Amino acid sequence: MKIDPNDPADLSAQIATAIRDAIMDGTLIVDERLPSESELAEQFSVSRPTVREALKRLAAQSLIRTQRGASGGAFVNRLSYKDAYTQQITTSTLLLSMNAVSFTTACEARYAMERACAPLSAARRSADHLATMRAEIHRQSQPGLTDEAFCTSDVAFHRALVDGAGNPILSYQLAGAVEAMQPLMNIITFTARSRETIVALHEAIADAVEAHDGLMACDRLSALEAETLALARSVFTARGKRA
Amino acid sequence: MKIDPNDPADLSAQIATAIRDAIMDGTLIVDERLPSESELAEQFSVSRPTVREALKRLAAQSLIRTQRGASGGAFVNRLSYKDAYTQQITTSTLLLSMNAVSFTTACEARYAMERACAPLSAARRSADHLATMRAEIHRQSQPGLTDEAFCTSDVAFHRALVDGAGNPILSYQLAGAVEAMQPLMNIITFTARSRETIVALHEAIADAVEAHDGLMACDRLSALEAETLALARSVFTARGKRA
DNA sequence: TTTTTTTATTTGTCTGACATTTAAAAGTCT
DNA sequence: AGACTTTTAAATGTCAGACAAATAAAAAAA
Repeated sequence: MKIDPNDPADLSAQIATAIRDAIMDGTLIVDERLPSESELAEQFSVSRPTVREALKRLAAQSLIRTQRGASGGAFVNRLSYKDAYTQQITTSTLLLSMNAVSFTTACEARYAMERACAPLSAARRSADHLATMRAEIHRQSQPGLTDEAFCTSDVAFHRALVDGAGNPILSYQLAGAVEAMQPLMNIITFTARSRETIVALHEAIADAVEAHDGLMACDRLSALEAETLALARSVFTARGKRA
Repeated sequence: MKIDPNDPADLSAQIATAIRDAIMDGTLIVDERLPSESELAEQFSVSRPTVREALKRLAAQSLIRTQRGASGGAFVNRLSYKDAYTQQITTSTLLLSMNAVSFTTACEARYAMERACAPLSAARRSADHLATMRAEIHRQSQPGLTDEAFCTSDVAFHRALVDGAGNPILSYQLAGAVEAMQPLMNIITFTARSRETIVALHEAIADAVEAHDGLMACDRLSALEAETLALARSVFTARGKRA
């Protein structure tokens, strides 16, 4: 397939890169079987453990799947939306948690992208999506809800809004922006008063989407963004931290 | 650290998951050193190669980095924007290429997200970003340019537009949407006439951004989206394929 | 023909060893 | 004492060979 220079550094990484490139440029097709580990070892002139480490790297990115037994082996994996979602969320979450991203910046990015979805969602949303949004609003009105459960429902509400656009690529992209925010949101304690405001805005958004009014949905998302920011600011200043 | 059940399936995956969870929930801090491979092997009651396979999985996601020599080992890695970009682009590209996503859907998602950036970029763009946009427009006007080089410049132009918003989270998210489209765009042959139209729209967008007019930038992005779609449709129908 | 058994192939794992890198400790010289 | 050199120990990177477990295909038996 490809050859590695005898640079003595990280053979398994080089092999993984070679195979990844072959997958990405179409040399290796979905569901195609890779040579067995022994054969790969021979081709690349390395040992089997080295090949295995390379394959595990690819498996970690869902690029291949392996199957034991006769006529088993490693197969090029079709990257499913579900796998892509998962990776997207993991990466986004770590990026936010490890890089001192301000709440303001993360919030801005998230609502900007949601506003990108809103007009499409208002135009196309199914009754199903609307029902989900209403159901989550109802849940958020329950008095006994913990902050964490409130945030989870919030995520579900926004997911429904985004999915209403009926564009799986948008849903995939937004998954990272919306879900990765949850740990940050969980830090905030939602008072009864602030919940009331947020739920009211959620209702306003759902109304706009129901009425197929994309512009109004955008406006109300902006209002929700402002509300969220103000809330975060008050919480952070109360604790003496920066937003 | 954590324990694996004696389910005899994929020990290395279980170990990788255990360590990944420890990183994501904060048990393991950035730059913290993991126990040595031998120690991990003992802790999890597996052999060193199995531990190594687990570590390679994590390394593939840039969650850890390894260093040889005395006081070397595996360290929790701070996920840099660069690494996150790369992963985002890889995942997005594969998702598009492996799942028969229509050009229409991908295009819609990309331009929707770019419109999300446009108002912010119009408000905040630096002279630098504007200069990059103008430079790429100039490059795109060169007659001898190959289709591929034209597409590359197109990506650079849109990257500058997105980066102008000054929000690294948005830039990271958009990287996937914009760059992953390139292989799809490369399929299209740009005639002299179509290039002229696109470059004119790029200029119009740059003008709007220079004038700090976000709404106009959005409108012109929409026009560019319509143009791109029309162009793709004509190319695909000429070849008897669906868009 | 159908069912069962065997067999071969392939991944998953283990053991043990050696090579290479690297920082710190030990030693040596001025 | 201080600066330089050498040694040493610890860690990852790699290799070789082996066995276990799963699995599908081939062979055998009913």
